[in-house]
Amino acid sequence: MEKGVASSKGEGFLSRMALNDNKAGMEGLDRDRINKIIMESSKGSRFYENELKREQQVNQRIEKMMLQKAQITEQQLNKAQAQVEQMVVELERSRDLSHLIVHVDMDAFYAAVETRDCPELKDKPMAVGSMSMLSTSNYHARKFGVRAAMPGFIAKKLCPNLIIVPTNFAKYRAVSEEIREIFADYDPQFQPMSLDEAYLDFTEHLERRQSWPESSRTHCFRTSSTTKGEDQMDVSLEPEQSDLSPVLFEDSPSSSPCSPGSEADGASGGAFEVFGTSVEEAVREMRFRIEQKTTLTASAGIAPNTMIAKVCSDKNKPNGQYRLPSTREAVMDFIQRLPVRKVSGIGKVSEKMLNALGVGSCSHLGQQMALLSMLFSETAWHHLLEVSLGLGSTHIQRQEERKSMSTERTFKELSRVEEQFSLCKELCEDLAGDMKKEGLKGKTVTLKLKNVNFEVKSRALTLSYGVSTVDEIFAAAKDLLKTEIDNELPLPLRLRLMGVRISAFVSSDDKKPLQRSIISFLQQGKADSSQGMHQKLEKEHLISHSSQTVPPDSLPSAQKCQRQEGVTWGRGLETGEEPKQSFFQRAQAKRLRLQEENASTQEEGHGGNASVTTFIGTDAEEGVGSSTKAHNSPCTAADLQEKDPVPPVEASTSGCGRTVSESLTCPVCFGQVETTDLNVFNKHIDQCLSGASRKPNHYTISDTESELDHKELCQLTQDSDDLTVFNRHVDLCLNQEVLHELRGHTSSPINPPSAINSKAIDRARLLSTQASKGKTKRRDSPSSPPSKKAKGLGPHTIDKFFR
DNA sequence: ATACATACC
DNA sequence: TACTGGTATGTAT
Repeated sequence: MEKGVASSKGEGFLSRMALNDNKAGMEGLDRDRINKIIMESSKGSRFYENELKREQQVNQRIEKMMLQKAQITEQQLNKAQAQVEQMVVELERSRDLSHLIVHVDMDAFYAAVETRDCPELKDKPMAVGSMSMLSTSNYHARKFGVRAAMPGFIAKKLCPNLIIVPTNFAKYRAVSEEIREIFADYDPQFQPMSLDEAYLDFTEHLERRQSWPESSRTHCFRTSSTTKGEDQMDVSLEPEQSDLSPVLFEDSPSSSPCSPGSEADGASGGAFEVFGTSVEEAVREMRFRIEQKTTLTASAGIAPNTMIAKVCSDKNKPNGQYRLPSTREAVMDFIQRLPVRKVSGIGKVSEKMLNALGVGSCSHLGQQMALLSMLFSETAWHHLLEVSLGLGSTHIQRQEERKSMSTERTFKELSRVEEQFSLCKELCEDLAGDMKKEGLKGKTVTLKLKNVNFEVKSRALTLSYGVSTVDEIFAAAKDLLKTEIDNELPLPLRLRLMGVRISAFVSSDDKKPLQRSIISFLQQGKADSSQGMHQKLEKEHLISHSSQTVPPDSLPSAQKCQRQEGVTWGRGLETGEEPKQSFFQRAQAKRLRLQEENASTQEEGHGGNASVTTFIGTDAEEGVGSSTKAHNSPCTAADLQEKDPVPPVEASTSGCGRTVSESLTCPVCFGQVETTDLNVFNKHIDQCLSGASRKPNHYTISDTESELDHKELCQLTQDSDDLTVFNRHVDLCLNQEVLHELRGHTSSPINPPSAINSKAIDRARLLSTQASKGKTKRRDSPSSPPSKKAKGLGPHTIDKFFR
């Protein structure tokens, strides 16, 4: 039976489950004993069975790959080799050693924070998380094999004295902000990867640093207090000049000089320390300041690109740093011995596949490139090639726009339909709340399900318009859920996790003026006098898009750089970060201020991002495995079923994709439609559109009394002395595509009113075309050639070469 | 576009 | 008492 792929590593058991001693703090421990315990704790569980299954899938992939490999001819290989070599030449040409990239990483972050705040823990093995899952562990615990992403109950078996402290994200976030303030002093554009980690480009700082007087490179030891520190923030507010002026933390003499950095160098009892002008010194200074400010230590890697810097920061892990000189020799030499698994982007599976091909280190990578280029996808082998040459991103860029937002929850088995629906609703509520915070709308709703056997499934639905409200999201999600439930009948879905995600955001680019205008237009309450209405229309007329008239939350204004400073979990040691809110704005705002030449001492809440500072809230809602209890949501299955007999997704949603007050303004007849039911509203619009010119007169609008005369309104509009107002009206009547959007793609063709000049029609057409083609995806600018993207080795690519 | 897998923190 | 949550990306269909 099964054999073959056992490969070099071939332990009998799951490589998926075995201890990952890849990282710092794990050297020289009893691997076998630990693995035995891990296995014994897991064997027979549903989780284990699923892991087994997945491992076999991977093995099959590998076997397939080996088959492909066996069929490769010498000739093909030679050809591939030539191609690779050509590529190498190009990549070499693009090699850029001129940047000093730094990767900073706090040591056992969460654990360190908890220990700082509870010194009792100092000498004990401890971890942060819960019995179900750990985010990180301290170095003491690591000696027992306790590590991040390990369930607490197994950790307890490995280390019975282990103390497990619950996570407190609010605290980590606060500390994170503190260190980010320091980061910003060295690179205002730094890129945070999580609460405790960031990439910085030190190049510019170093140039400036050369001319700095010693006083600017002098930093004091703190006295002792742990909890202060919020006071001297202002230092970093100063631009240029005093920018990094010696942060004389406390002028009071230190009565108890807290232990100086363990970095041997001249850090003894003095009240301050002078740092040199080299990168090493600058980075050491940064780490020093971090420690002084937070009592926590960080490690750093210095290298010509991010890929290597990342590896380097791990090299002297607790409280250390490592610099790789910016020469090709140093880089190549460093790379040679590097195990592929150390490279960010190469995980368990990729490692295993590479190992199966005899590739364990990056030197092998280089030697086998021709082969790899035939067995892996283009993106995958390109990435591998770059890795093998020691290439990586050489310029740090700020956070890009987010691409999705999701919420998921794990719980004890949930099999009852009503509970499943109400849970779904809850998730949608959460998600809608998050979407609102960032003013986002997305077109694709994805439902994620994991059954009690850990099998994961996702079902998606893409709408023709962006959604963001609970009702809209839930309309789609419950539909997806219902389908899955029905599919499984008569058996119930036995769920252990459910999640809802929104993606395919409608970007600000996509929101064409016309659409925006309509949206804002639709939102005007009937309070608007027609006078005011005209003014508004005037203001936002087509070309001029005064966003002023658009309700703030309809624009994805603060869309960037928010949230998503991921959590740290998993492969790394410390890991885990907080999902929900964006706590990053303040730092961001500050960074922006820093960059502004004319640092006018404005007050806080100004300019772009600053205003977002308001939210937050949340006290860690219990990360892991919390919600095992029943949900008292008011939403019952019966509710759900009854609520809308109409096709659920299109029902109760609309193009303007948001909850509207109580009355909507018809874009055709300008009448107020007093309803929140968008179906009703849509119907009204349909009527206006199809019958407008023929049967003028009275439209009984929806459920309430409101009646309006279309002709009258048109007249009113025409009477306006502003022609654009009239044009606008015509446009609205004509713009089929936009209205189509608005109605959620159920519209029927429009009969354009007869008496309309053709120019107007053309213009309307043009506009609608523009509106719909705004979908240009802007991929990354092809700037720095070795981009950090393109990770992951697709296995199946194998097929593509031979078939 | 959808589904699934891999990866990172 | 039993193995997370959030995001991005790649691959296949």
